[in-house]
Amino acid sequence: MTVRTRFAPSPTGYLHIGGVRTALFNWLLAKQAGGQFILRIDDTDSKRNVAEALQPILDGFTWLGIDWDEGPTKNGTDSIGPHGCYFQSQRLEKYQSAVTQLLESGHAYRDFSKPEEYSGEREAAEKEKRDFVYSRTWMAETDEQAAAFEAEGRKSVVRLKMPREGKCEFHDLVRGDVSFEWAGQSDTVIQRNDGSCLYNLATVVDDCDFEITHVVRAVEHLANTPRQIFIAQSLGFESPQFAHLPFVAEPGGSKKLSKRDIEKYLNNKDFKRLYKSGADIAERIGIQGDPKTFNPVLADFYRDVGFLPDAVVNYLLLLGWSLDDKTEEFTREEMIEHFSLGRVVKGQASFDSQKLTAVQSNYMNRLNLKRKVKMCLPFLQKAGLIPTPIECEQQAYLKQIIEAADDRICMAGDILKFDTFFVADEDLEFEEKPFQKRLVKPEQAGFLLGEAVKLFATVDDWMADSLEKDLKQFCESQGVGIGDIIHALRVATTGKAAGFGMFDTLEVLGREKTIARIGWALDELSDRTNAAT
RNA sequence: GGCCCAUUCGUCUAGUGGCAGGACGUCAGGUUUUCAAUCUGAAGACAAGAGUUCGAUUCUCUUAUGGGCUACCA
Repeated sequence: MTVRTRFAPSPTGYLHIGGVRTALFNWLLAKQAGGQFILRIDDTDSKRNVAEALQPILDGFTWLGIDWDEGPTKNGTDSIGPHGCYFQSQRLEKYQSAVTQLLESGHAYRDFSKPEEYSGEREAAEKEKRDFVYSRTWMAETDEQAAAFEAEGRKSVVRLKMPREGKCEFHDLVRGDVSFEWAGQSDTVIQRNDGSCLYNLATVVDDCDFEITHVVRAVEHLANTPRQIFIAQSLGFESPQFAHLPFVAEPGGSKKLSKRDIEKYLNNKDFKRLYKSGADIAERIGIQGDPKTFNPVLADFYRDVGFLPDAVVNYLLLLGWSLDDKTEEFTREEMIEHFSLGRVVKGQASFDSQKLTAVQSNYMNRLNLKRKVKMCLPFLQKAGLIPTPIECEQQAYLKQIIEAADDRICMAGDILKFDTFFVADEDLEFEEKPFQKRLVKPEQAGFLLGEAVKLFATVDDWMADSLEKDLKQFCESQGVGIGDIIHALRVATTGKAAGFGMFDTLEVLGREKTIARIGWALDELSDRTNAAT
């Protein structure tokens, strides 16, 4: 049997990180078995522009390397695959004929209750603390009954006529044997008065039609499973195997991670930090950083700030699944080889941005220089710090910077922290506090920098190693510690208090820029001291 | 309210009828020109109660807590 799994997003305009994990598990299961992973678009309820709202989702999966064998085309305007159309909105006849079949076989009925009548019964049951079972007072099973209700001006929906005896038992690939009393299952509406069909019906019809063998989805659907099994049985379909995954919980909490509560998550220190570093990058490259549309709950966020898709996927794999007591890192091939539903945990797993960042950092550090450069370059170009296309000379310069920055670049957008290397010497801005602390306050800073310029002008070899030697010698001759000059030098040449190694910095900048920048810094310094006196 | 599900360090997890292991994070110390990084070390968990048992984190029951469904949402 070919394994066929599916993920069924609604076109909402964004790809939720919890959804990505569900899709990933489906994808892994299919890949492992040499089967197919299908994308089905649940757009029955959609009033918005589907193509537009679908695109970010398709782009997200494409970026993550979670490819689908059947489903919409990459631009979302058409379908590709042997089952025709993978958009629910265009499969309405299929649902209609299923409804007709269920009505004819007596597994569903037309219900003429008014909404308040139905909910009245439910509330009464709740008040009496008993299980709610619909009285079926307004059920019409014959045309005469229906006509009589219609004469009263009532409108009908189609409800499932659920069994009221026995149990629904099924085996869940994650949770083991599960059982529900049939009597506890309400007569779910499957078709509205306007003819549109509802989720429970549509999903069963589609899963059968697309020959889905494994339905892997979040646990909130566990309680829907009995009615879906009932629909499948009534229609004469074989039910797929079910696997219900624990949901991804909010940072530091146990509630389901939701896009809506983003404001609340921003109270979480770690989540906020990740958002903040992302938003800083976004601002520099002209992306709207509004937390409503740009935040770490959405897959886009990670692409936009320069995460590696492999890192995101690796982190998500470990959220609710593990291979053993040690293995943390998996290539795609290893994931596909080792994944199993049996090792999915049952409890919810909360989203931890620190761990995700740590995984990303490891992946980034292992990247070779060439790939790092390739990842970082677009950020500098979008920020207007490097022209497109890049000149050869600048390519080499960038390479040097990234090499010197070493593991200080966690996400590719972090390269913007080193923007100081890309501005013209005369435009270099000195951060106020460090300038005060390292240049204004220490009395000899100006003098030492002036002497250093003389030194720099004459050294033979402009390489980090020899610069270090030269500068240490210089300090000795001046009778000062290296710390006395290095801080001032850093602020003078980069404008900032922190950066990568001082001698690497000098080497990267080169003699000319180093001397020029110190010159500008000394100018600034004397301006201030003059103003003060 | 009813039904169903879950619960191991702060977080993600491993594991077993007999010493609870790893990762991220945290803390302390070393190294260091800043920031990182790195090295060494430390702290840190079986939700509670009862039962079965020589022995229970592990099996059973009860409670608590969290969550889901109970929609003319998906």
